[in-house]
Amino acid sequence: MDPTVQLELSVDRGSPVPLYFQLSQQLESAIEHGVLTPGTLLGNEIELAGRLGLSRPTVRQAIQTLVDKGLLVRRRGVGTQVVHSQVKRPLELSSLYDDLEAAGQRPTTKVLVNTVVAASAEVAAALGVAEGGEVHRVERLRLTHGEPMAYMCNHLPPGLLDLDTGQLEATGLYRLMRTAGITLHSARQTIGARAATAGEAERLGEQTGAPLLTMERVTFDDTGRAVEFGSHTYRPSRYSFEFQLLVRS
Amino acid sequence: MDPTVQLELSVDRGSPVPLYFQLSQQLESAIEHGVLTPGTLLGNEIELAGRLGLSRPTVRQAIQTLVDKGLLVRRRGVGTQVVHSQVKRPLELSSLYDDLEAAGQRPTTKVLVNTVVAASAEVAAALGVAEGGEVHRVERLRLTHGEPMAYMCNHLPPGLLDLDTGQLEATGLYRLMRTAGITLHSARQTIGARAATAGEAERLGEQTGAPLLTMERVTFDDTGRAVEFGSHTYRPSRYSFEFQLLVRS
DNA sequence: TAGTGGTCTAGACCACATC
DNA sequence: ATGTGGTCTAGACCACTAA
Repeated sequence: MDPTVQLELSVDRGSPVPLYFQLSQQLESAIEHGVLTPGTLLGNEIELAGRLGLSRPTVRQAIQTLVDKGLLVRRRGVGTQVVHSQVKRPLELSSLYDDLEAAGQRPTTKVLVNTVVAASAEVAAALGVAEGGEVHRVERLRLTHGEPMAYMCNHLPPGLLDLDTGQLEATGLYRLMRTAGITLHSARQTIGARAATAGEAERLGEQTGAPLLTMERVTFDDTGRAVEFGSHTYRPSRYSFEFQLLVRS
Repeated sequence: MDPTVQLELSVDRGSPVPLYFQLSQQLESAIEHGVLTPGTLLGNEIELAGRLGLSRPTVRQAIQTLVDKGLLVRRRGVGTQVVHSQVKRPLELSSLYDDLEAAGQRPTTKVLVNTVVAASAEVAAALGVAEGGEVHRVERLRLTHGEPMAYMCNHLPPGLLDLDTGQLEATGLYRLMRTAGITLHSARQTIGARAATAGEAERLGEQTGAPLLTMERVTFDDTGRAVEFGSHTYRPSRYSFEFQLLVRS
């Protein structure tokens, strides 16, 4: 029970890919493909290092990344073993567009508004710009199978990005930002619910007063600048937030 | 601009606390108390190691934990600097009770049901037990300032925990599990919205058809066992999910 | 060119779990 | 008593950034 498994592992020292990363990729793939089944012991680090011709710290670094992802558990005096549960993906700063595309939903986007406006107090506070200063405003409707699924209103600080309507319809805002060289770092997010106003109901094809799922998000880049403030509403019959959490230890 | 700061740091080699942890704690505290202001460069690792009498890997380990928490950013060729944005807390597997208590809300809990039932198909699938097998069922109402805020229905596998009604009302379910020696590891969570049924509306003091925020969660311990399946409804006027996300890099 | 973080090595001793 | 992971050292070379 819980046997140690001899796995075919190898590293390419000629590759520019870090050795620890090569190893962690191979282990992750083995876990994902069921070669390493839940409960399997990985074998001790020293032996693994010797077998691969690596040093122990390098092997530890590889294992640690998978522990951080929740795929492995280490126990002192016991060993390292594959976690039993079905880990899918830890929560990440996700793009609705990418999520839908990954789910095979073929999302389409209709840009309703793409303009520059004066920042309201709320927007100014979120983005850290002066109230009344210029900000980009984008309103979009996201549809799947021709049916509206989400209404998204985003504000961006000026001069950050060239917001082309065509590109906005062809891909997601996050991908556009990444392409523009913006390194996304973190986001503060609030998820709630409320009854649809008449305007919201009409946009989404719901009845006035129908329950809507709401999300507000401020996204920061790695210098700490606020790069986006989003205020979205979703039809709860068509969308819910689903994710995996890891206990921070 | 962005000056390197000389910080008073020291480690106690007699302490059982790991050196890298002592260092990361001191840095985190300095950041939190504003001694290290956003944008500050930390000074190179070699020099820092020398100043503290530590090796470079140890210093790197300390810094890395703060990078993982999103407090620091490393740039090759540039240095390590304090992130600008107001990081509050990364999303964690949180307990509603603890969240409310931390917010000074003085939550109270009313246990409506605490019994053993036969597992429905949905519960059986979530917990990985046989359909029709025995499971614990707990229904609770969470109130703040005497007003209902959430209705929580939880199912637990048998024999895991002694569910004392008094303890359930005095604290949260998660704290009870931790106290019982269960190591929480991860959870799969879905957040959505729907209109309140007549029963839900009455329990929460809302109108039938009013929007409710819903959350379903399956929690796993570190051996991969499902230890809890929760199905909760919240009054959106009184509760929303708020959290910080980090981009996984 | 100089300085930074990124990666890697080959050891060492310790704490903890299991037998 | 043995074996595991946890921590730590004192170096090394490389890749990238900025001046």
